[in-house]
Amino acid sequence: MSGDPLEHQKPGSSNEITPARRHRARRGEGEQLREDILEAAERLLIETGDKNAVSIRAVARTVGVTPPSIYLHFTDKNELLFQACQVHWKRFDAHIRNATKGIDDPVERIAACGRAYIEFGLANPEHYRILFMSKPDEQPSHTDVQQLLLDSGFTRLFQAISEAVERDQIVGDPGLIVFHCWSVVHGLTSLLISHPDLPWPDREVLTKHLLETSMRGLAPDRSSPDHQ
Amino acid sequence: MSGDPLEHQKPGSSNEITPARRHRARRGEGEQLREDILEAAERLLIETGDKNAVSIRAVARTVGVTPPSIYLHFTDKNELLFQACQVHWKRFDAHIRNATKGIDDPVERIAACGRAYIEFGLANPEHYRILFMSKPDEQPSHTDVQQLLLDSGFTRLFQAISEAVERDQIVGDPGLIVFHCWSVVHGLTSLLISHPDLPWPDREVLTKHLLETSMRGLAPDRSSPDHQ
DNA sequence: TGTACATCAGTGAACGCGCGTTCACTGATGTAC
DNA sequence: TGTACATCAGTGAACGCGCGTTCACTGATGTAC
Repeated sequence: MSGDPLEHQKPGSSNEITPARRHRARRGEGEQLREDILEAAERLLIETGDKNAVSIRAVARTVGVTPPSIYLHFTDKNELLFQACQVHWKRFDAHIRNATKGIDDPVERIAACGRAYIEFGLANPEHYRILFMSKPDEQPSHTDVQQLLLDSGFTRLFQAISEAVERDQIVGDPGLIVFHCWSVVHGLTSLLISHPDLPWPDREVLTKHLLETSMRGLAPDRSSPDHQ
Repeated sequence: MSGDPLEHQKPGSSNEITPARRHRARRGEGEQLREDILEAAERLLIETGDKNAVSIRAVARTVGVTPPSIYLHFTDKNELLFQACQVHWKRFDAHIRNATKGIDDPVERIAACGRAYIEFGLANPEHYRILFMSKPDEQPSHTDVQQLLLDSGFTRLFQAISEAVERDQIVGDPGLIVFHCWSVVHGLTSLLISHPDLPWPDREVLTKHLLETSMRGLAPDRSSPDHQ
């Protein structure tokens, strides 16, 4: 608050995150701040684990800049949050792509997709909360979020399912099954995030059970005459 | 804000909910306010659909009383919210008990449980959010919430599953299966609540598919020699 | 090489808001004598 | 039946907080002449 750049950080202020010591950007390098703001939003999210902690003022504090500076790069708070979300979507998508890469068997690919999904969600619970558990009206720019959702791992999953159906490895309408599968993995992920202290069975064992049993339910009836 | 009791409600104040015209309780009838406060919290939750709208001040406004009056009956905001939650738990439990009452076949009871669960969640999305989708540290009195959870429909589900396993209608560890089943119904419910505008398949069809396929996955292997 | 000037990258102070909570109080109502 | 008094059911004003956003500004830096 004092103009003296050498003054130390005020001690109080509870939730304070290491404040940056910032030098004014040189001319033409103003865009650097934009990156720093997004990175700060990310840090706040992870370190406090609280979406409400990501306020304009807190982000500014973290970057080491005054609140009005944020408005040089984002029109308002919603836009800032949305931009921050986009970063996560890309990571989420990349993680799933990575986990399914090179798997030819579509059923195995579906399972790998599920495992990667749960893994990523539990590793980044706050991000997961924002992406999948927020209220519709807290999701900035409704349609954009939908687009992101449908563009990413969802599509990859849908393709694997369609392929598995074509090969008669599973039966049913892919348009139904994709929402079914999503429900299953989302259910486990989000319950573990919201109620971590319940007497859960071993996480690995439960995940395995969930995925295997689900695929079993989707498999063709082995006792039916046209099988085998 | 004016002391004149005949003054009309101020027009502005955006989210205002019909304010009560309250008469001071007679001596010995002070407990009535407690009920009214809980009811007001309920109304705010439902009518605004926003948990943050349930502030001490908003509740007081709705009841038609000043904020300090709340403290005559609840020690702080957390306690108020928790008490309000308890009301919902009872309803949730009653709904499930009602839906499964008189069903002898345990597998059918499990499915009925699932249907009732999804039904109740979607009919009371804000309550569902609080009960099952809040952050652990926003759940007032951690252990109490856990207790409520385990006391209610969860136990009913567990019993049905154990019974089905004993009768060889489904296979596996009931302690695993109960979390599996919960994940499945919670997944669908919470996704529909968080992302209502996605291109969802017909809700009835999807629910049916989800429940039937899940039970199918849990059923004994029909091609195995010790069956039939 | 020197200087006026435009532009860029921010700052500092303030706005009005709603929040949870505390404090000293008030006024109606029932009760003891 | 009358009156002093304790108690109950609240009120009114204030505390300090953090928030999003706006506004007029400043000072360093590059550029045109």
